[in-house]
Amino acid sequence: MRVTSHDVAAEAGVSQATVARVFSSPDKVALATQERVREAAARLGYVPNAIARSLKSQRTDIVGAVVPAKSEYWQDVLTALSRRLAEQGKQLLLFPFADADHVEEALDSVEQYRLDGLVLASSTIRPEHLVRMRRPGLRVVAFNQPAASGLLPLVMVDNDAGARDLAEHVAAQGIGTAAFVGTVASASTDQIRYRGAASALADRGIACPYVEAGGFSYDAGYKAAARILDGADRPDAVMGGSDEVALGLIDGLRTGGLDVPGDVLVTGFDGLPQASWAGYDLTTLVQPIEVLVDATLAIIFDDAWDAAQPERIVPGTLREGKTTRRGNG
Amino acid sequence: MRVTSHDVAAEAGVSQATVARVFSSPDKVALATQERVREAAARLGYVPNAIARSLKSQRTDIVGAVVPAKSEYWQDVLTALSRRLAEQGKQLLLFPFADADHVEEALDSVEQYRLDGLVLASSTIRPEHLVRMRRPGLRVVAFNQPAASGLLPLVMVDNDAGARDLAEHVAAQGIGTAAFVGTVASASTDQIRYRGAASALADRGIACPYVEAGGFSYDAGYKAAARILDGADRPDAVMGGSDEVALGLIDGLRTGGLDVPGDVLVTGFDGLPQASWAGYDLTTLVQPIEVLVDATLAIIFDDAWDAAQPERIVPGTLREGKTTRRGNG
DNA sequence: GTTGACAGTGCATACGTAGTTATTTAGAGT
DNA sequence: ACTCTAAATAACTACGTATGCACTGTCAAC
Repeated sequence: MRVTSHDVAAEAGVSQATVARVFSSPDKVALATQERVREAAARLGYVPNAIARSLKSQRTDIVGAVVPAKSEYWQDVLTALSRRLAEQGKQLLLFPFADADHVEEALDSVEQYRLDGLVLASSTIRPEHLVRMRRPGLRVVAFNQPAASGLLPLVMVDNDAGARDLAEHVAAQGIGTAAFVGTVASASTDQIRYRGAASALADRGIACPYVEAGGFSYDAGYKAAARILDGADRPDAVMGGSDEVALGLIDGLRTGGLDVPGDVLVTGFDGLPQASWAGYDLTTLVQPIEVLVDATLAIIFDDAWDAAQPERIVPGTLREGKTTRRGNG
Repeated sequence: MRVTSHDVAAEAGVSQATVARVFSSPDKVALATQERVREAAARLGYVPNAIARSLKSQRTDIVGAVVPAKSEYWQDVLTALSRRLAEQGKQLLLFPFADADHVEEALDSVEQYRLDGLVLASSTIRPEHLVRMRRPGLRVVAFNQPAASGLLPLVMVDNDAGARDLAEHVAAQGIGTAAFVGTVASASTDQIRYRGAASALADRGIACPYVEAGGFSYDAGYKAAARILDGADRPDAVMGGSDEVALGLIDGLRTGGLDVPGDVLVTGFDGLPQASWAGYDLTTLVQPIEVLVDATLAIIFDDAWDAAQPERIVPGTLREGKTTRRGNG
């Protein structure tokens, strides 16, 4: 029932090969012939079959992305990624996973499709999974995942410098004590961000204990706020390991009767749209998502792809919101 | 270089056909043979080629989704959709579009891939685009898109009943005046929600003018708040056309010096995670996304798919937050 | 007028699998 | 021992396209 290039060829009075060329390398076909073929195609409603093309050409024009199912941050990344890909006539195949346990299943699926490239996101993918993806013919790039360093090509924001910037900004507000509320302690981003912040604060004589929220979500942050409130000495500033956690923190602290930023300063990390919402106006480190995505695709589609493992570390930008603006100087 | 079923067949001492059967219909192969084939496959690192399978079987095991690139609501839908698909061993191919103008390009791409099904989301897809997607072999379902009624199989939340529920709830709080801040007036969901709310309020003698935010975003809502504040008579309640707009409204009203819910009640529509955040705690109509997604997939994978155009309208649930809870009864 | 270069096109084939048909094998019944 | 049936496997082909190779014709150069 389906219209194939053969049908079009018959209709236009040319060979199937010519029809194929019209749609894939038009410069090799005489203009008059092209015209005739396109007309015939339009008349029959012919649409090239991407599946067959992929089988023959060994290119799918599809890039896969393995990402956590629930996370505000990754949504923005996916949006940017898919837009860029669409501009190049490529598509995005999604492999979301709910738990870390399901990563494996997602990777199983990945292998079946002969993807042109694969973006491995989420800091919860374990190194053994990462290495497994290093197979000939598949171009994998780790995205914002410090743990992949040395194992895979890697693109990430400068977590260390970003955390330091935030810490220095907070310190400049004249605080005496601080705390860092991380997401999940085993996440490599978390560790780097904490170390960066703690080290910058230590340089100024400010101690910064680590508190684990136990998740990447708003809820985790909200609950962590209670632990801050219950603690013996309340910090003057709380640095969130991510924006989502920080937003939860803010609401948790406010629910506990504290004023943000009056009583406690709060910072985040990522630069989510929600962080800019007037209700929060969070001071955070904005990740240049477009730049990160472009760098990722540049690596994937680099003609000179090889075993070399480029690492692109891109600086973020400090966004100063009112959550670190003290009432009076 | 790549390992094919032929290689595995040679290694295991069977025919290629047997190898294929081991991976697609194992019940037709003797257990001992299966064992041998699987071992050979593992030894060689064989992974079935989904592209070739698709070409032969005329099934891709891929479902496409055409969605707006930027929208909090669709993120949740995509998450639910991809999870359900993954459970069935199927994948989700994403066709996001930035502007309504780019819908066409997305649809062009869709046609090339012989998808098992297609979910058309977004109320901004125009009817002519909808109809274009009705082609033999492609199972399209419109998702939350009233305008598709009669044109395509359709799954949506009961916008009318939901809007009425919200309106009645608000009216029960004893308000005198109200306003509805829609998203984009031409969106079919917007129209139905407004008519439902206005009609329910009219039954109780409450007028409800329509205000267009001009977008689906937080920003659109935030800006629309200014128009409410500038208006001659300030309404006692503002009903947002979506949660995202409602959240912007809340912050906009609060920035303008009003107390929510003290001075103005606010409602949303959708049931976003953010609506439950403590800082907002928005009264809204929660869409049963899992149910909607299940219904959508049920239609797509129904053995008895035909020209019949089933319509599934699923009721939502009123979530009562503090944005409609008056300080003192 | 011969040659060479080259654009344009057709022919044939291969990509890796699934399903159809044909063939072999094993098992059971008498 | 023989046939009959069912199960298991092999042989083969088609899915729809891209591309190397061969072929034709046009045109410029000498």
